Amino acid sequence: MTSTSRRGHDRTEAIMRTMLELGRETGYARLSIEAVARRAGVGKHTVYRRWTSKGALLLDSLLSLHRHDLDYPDTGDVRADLRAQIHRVADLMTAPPFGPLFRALVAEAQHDPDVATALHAQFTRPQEERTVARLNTARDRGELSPDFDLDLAMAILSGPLYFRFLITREPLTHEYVDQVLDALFAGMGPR
Amino acid sequence: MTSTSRRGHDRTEAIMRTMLELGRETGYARLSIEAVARRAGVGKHTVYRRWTSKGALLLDSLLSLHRHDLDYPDTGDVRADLRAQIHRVADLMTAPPFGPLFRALVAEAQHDPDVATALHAQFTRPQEERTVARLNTARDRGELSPDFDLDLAMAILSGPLYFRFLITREPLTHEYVDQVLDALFAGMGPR
DNA sequence: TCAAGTACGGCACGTGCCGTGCCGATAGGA
DNA sequence: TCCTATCGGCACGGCACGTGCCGTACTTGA
Repeated sequence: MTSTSRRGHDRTEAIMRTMLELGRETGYARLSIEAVARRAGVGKHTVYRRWTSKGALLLDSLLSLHRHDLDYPDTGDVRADLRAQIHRVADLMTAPPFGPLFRALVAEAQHDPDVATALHAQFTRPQEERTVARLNTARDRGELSPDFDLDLAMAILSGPLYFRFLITREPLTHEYVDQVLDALFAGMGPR
Repeated sequence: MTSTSRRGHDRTEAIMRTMLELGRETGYARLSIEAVARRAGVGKHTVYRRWTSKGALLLDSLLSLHRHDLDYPDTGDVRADLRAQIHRVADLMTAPPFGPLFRALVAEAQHDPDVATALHAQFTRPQEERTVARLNTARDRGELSPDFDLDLAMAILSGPLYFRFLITREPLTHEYVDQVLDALFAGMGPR
């Protein structure tokens, strides 16, 4: 009927669902493809036929979680829009199962170039582009300094978030996000 | 003679050296403790007796590389001192074998709490503290806004660096570091 | 509707590494 | 010199890898 058969689609869904389940229970590091296949009641080939690595399966399972769009609001106030958007991202990265799963995926990407490429293309870059686009709109309206590099602004917003998430492992509070935003807009030089 | 015997010390050194060698050749992901022991001409117990995990060995081997201190200069100009210091860190993170090894270690820390704790205690936190201490000195001298949170400033300096290093994987150029510094000091608001 | 083709679950295989136990050899300190 | 901790070497059971094969179930198109 559909381009991919009903049965095939069901298998794909079942495997990704099992991946998420088992991830929560066992911990995302100690997962084996073998265990996922066993739990899902599926042959190992059925997994290997669809994904080339554990990381690829991890990424797809992750993406299947947040089908709700992460498009920016545009209320006319950049700062408020950025704030609302980054709060949403911080909440997403905090809450299980997304948080721990995402952490594991970033780790996986560090030693698997294919996963790194896919993660960047399907998650990180779109997010970056939405941020830069919203900033661009704001600059056109005169809300921002005209000579400020918007890619850099994006990095200054994202960087400290990832830094907390991956390095210091402190909670990604709204307060922290607000501090970063304030600093970015206010600057640090002497008054 | 010493608290740890001569022989023991030699073994420790040999294992860490082999870890670094094999890391460069084989890739830091595909390393096995078994292979390290074999190459080093050492029994597996001799490794396991010293380190509880591959990540712990990775960390120690890494730390043995940069015994040169990373203390900040203090020329009286914070901005210049930060610039010089972060350039050094960026260079360190870029060049093999430190760069790829460090990447692998951060990945390891994402799913091994012990490694995460040790990495933070022995590498990340000291680096943070040195930065904050240097900023603190500068603030006392009136070089910085008195109400700016220095931990936040540190995060805004480190975050974008890690973001590039781990997420976008673009090169950590001096130019990029300078941009971040400029932005932090100048701010982004309309003129 | 039915034949051809494909995807499937189950099973087994060889390989590599894990972490541990046991051995006899070795070397350093009392 | 002797005593003891550490050593290298070897072997083990266990697990997961990725692949092959077999017989079955489903899908598709003539």
